[in-house]
Parts: sequence; structure tokens; C-alpha cells
Amino acid sequence: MTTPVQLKESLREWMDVFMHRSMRGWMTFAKSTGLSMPQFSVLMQLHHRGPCGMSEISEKFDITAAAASQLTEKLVQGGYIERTEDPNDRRAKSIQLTPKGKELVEVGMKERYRWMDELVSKLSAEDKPKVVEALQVLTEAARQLDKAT
Amino acid sequence: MTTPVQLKESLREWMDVFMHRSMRGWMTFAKSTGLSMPQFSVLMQLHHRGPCGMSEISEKFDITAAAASQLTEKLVQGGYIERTEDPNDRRAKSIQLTPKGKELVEVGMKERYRWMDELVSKLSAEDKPKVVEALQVLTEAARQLDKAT
DNA sequence: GCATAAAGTTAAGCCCGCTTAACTAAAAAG
DNA sequence: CTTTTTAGTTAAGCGGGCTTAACTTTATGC
Repeated sequence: MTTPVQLKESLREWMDVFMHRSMRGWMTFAKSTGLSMPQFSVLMQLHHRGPCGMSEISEKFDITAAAASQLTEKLVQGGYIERTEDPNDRRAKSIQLTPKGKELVEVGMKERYRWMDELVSKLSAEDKPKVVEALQVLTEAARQLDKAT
Repeated sequence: MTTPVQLKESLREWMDVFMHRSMRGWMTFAKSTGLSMPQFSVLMQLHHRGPCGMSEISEKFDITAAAASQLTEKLVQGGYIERTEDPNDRRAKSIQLTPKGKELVEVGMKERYRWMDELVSKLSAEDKPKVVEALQVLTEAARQLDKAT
């Protein structure tokens, strides 16, 4: 019998190892680009959720509208994002990644994925299918949880 | 047959979901404590690796000795860590968590674990043992990879 | 013993992110 | 058509993190 305790334990151990590695890589990369973490986070947000307005930025990152405006301004200066007027509501602005911004995100993702590929290479042939199945189960569960919240 | 491609895909999907959620929770908590992320990271470092000297801090976080000194100073002021002289080498200082610091880390961990416990509750009874096994395999592989590096 | 290296500290200065407050411009409400 | 609300910008000011440069103190090499 597998007790719930054992499962929680496994998840926590995995998370500790995983987070440690993943965070370090992520921060190192952000630093190497010369961007700050908030700046980088905005780029990631745009990559995942697509173009959005200032108000979404200030809401998602829990900062004032003023802070959001200044934050994006620097990314515009750097050529990573583009700010355009919403034709329907001329007060609103829409920000989106430029090719340069997309490129940067791509490189960052690859960096993050490299460790995982090494990890895959460490697994034995008979373990692989089991791991695939388990990860799919976990991902599905996580998505349901996100939808519920 | 399970192709390596499928495995990499599953890992990446899982990581995207996992990171998103995990990072957000972590940053939110750090913010709620009033500590900055570098400060919080130092506490986590001390929790995982135990007491260490200034030089380890500056090395691990890739900052100058001056920066490390100032960073830890604030944590000492806040009562989260304690700075003591190394009796063997009186130039060196050893920093470690105070009870208050340990308490904070504990609370932060619990916060981080809560989502995972919800996740566990979403899994079906027959999936659970599979997930346990897979996570253990992955954790072991990750540890080996860390040792090698 | 004396020069040199090593571990930390302190201070000045820079950039960053954030907040509040005062603003512009456009949309919605009445 | 005027008032109010909404979206965003700009500027001043604060604290944080980081660096360099100049230090103090302790250990090491010769």
C-alpha cells in the first residue's frame, strides 16, 4: 500500500531538488542578459499569455500602475517589447514582445531545458515510460487545480 | 515504445506548470515577510547547507565580499541570523539561522508545500503509487547529476 | 620578524524598483 | 454637455543591492 504520506514526501523531495537547480539557472540567465528579474518576468508573462495592457501587468505583479509603466518603459527602451495604442480604447496600450524579445525568451527556455535533457539521459530504459505516465498525470492534475482556483 | 522525445516533452510541460505556480507562491511569500529575494535566498541557503562564512555567500550568490557583508548585516539587524567569530581563524565569521530565522523558513516551506498537498488530493488511488515511483527515480537521477557537476 | 595574502567591514556612488501625488487624455454616466 | 471614472504617464523620494576603493585585523610564507 502506498500511503499519502509517502507521496507527499516524494513530491517535496523532488521539489527541493528541482527548485534549487531550476531557480539558480533562471536567475543566472536573467543576470547574464543584463535584465532585472521583474523585467525578465514581464517578458515571460508576455510569452505565456500573449499581449496585454498595462493594467494586467500591474495586477499580475501586484504593483501600482506607475510602477508598471516605468517597468515596461525600460523594456521598450531596450527593444524587447513594443507598446501600441488600442484602437478600440485610445486610453489603453497593448504591449507585446518584439522579435528581439522573443529571441531572448527562446534562449532562456533552452537554457532551462538543458538540465532536464541531461536528467532524461540518466534514466534507465525501463524507467522512462513510467516517468512519462506519472508526469502526464501530475501535469493534468495541476491544470485542473489551476482552473479551479 | 516510448521515445525520448515524449519524455522530454512531458518533463517540459510539467516543469512549466510547476515552475509557474511554485515561483509565484515563493515570491509572494518573500514579499509578505518584508524581506527581499536575496535576503530570503540567504536564509534558504543557510537552511539547506547549514552555517557558513561570508566567503561562501559571496561565492554562491556571485557577489562581492562587500555586498555579502551588507546583505547579511541586514539579516542580523532583523534578527534572522547570527554572526559569530570562528575560533580557529579569527578573521572568519560564521553565520547561522536564529530561532526566528528558522521559524520563518519553516512557515515559508509550509506555504510552498500546501499547493502540492492539494495536488496529491487530485490524484486517483491507482495513480499514486506510480507517481511516487517516478518521482523517486527522478529525484535520484537529479542528485546524481548534481554530484557530477 | 616582516611582507604578503586573506576575511570582512565601511563608505561613496550608481541604478533599480517601488510608492505617492499630480497630471493628461479618453471613455462612460448622468 | 458636463461630471466622473478609467488608463496610463511623469516626477520626487525612499530603500535595496551592487560595485569599487580604502580600510582593519588575522593568518601565512619565507
